[in-house]
Amino acid sequence: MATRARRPERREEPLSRERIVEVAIELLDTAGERGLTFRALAERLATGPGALYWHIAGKGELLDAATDAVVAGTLTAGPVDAAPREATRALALGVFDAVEAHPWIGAQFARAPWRSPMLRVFERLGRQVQAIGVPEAAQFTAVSALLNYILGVAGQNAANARAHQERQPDTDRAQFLGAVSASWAELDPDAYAFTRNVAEQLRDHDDREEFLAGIDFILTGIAVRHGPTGTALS
Amino acid sequence: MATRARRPERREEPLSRERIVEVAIELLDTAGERGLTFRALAERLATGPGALYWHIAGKGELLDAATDAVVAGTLTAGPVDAAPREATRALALGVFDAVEAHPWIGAQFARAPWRSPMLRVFERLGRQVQAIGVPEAAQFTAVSALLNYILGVAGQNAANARAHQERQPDTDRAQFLGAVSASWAELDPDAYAFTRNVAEQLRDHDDREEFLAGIDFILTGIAVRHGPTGTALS
DNA sequence: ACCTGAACACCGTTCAAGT
DNA sequence: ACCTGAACACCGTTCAAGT
Repeated sequence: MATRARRPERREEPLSRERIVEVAIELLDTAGERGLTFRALAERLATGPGALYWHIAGKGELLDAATDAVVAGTLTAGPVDAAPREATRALALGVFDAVEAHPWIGAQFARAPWRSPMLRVFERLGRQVQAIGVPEAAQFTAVSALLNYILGVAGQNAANARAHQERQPDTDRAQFLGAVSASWAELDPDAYAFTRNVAEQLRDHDDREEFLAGIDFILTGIAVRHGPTGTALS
Repeated sequence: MATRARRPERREEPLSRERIVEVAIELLDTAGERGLTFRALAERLATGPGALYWHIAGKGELLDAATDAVVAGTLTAGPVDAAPREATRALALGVFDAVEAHPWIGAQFARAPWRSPMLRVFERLGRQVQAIGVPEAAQFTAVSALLNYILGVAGQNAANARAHQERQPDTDRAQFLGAVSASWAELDPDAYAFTRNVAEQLRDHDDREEFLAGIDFILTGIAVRHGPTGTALS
């Protein structure tokens, strides 16, 4: 029941692919994935839905372009001369933070295979893995592991953000986690003994730290299997 | 342009939640996520769309129930008395194979947070992590890393299956990978030096082995950080 | 070349009416 | 209690007609 009170401002600049993508991102950020429709987009751009198709092939391409714009924007930053392990962490955190700021890119990321936004991250990760000294034959495997993990977390965070938004929009994050934690504590003690046991850890956990711990597990595993000796615990 | 020639068979058994979910799974497997509509479902069940709402709250619940039925079915199998590391690999492979057989659960998995299907996997992973000897305070982190990685691969495989199905349905997997690999080889040499470099590795890689390698990285990382001494390379 | 907006072919969901 | 199917409120997309 969101109010539709936003009036179509008079258009001073001409319609363009860039402008459409820009407004699409605004719409996705404020109204969520379900809020992005060609009609809403057209209204904000003071035109009809058909006009958009002159610049963009369809909704899929629009989502791709919006995701790519956000991801490209976040990957420009980052420490340039850090040690490869630190640089990998920074890179991964950049994606993590982008998903937190724009939950919809998490879902889109997980949905589109080998498309432009993902390739950007793949390339950056690859350079760090090379710098770590992973032999060439194992580089694809190492980068895939890192990327798949990052995508998994991204998708999960997006899903959580959506659930939080749709089901308990007036609670804060701590309350939301508390509710999930409480529901775990009520699970069947035989079938879900472990889950009940860690319900408290869920309540107190820090998403970012948890995410980085996973990155460290993978980097450590890569180092043990493929790195120069002595780097496993670095 | 799929033919709709399937006639509604006379219904001998009464409508039930189980029957609806069963037909929904058939529809998802044969026609993909876009093929699951309440109208198509009602036609196959020889009724009207409204009837389904007596048994299922809506489309979200239907997708949840379908995913849960498939996941629950695959988790029953698996070696009972294997070493924890082997059991974890078997468990992970079970999810991997389920996603390969039913690509749509990959997307659904990644979309639904902390719902029943995911909790089943979480619990199973948790028991293995306990058996490995990870201290209690680190168990949630360890299981989260494994689960997020599995979800990432699942989502990615689902996305790839959909892209393969929608864009080159008459090519086999090797041809599809070859096409992606070839497109990588044409990327800008400066911006995508690494990606170009591993294009050949993409062409020849084995999804299952790649997946297991990632599981091993994480398990190794967990062992190095939290396991009893000497288990890192086991 | 670019825009307009009505129209088309769908959706998920509801609900009065039936049995 | 359970089913029916027309109707409602939307979608993405197309396209004849305009400028």
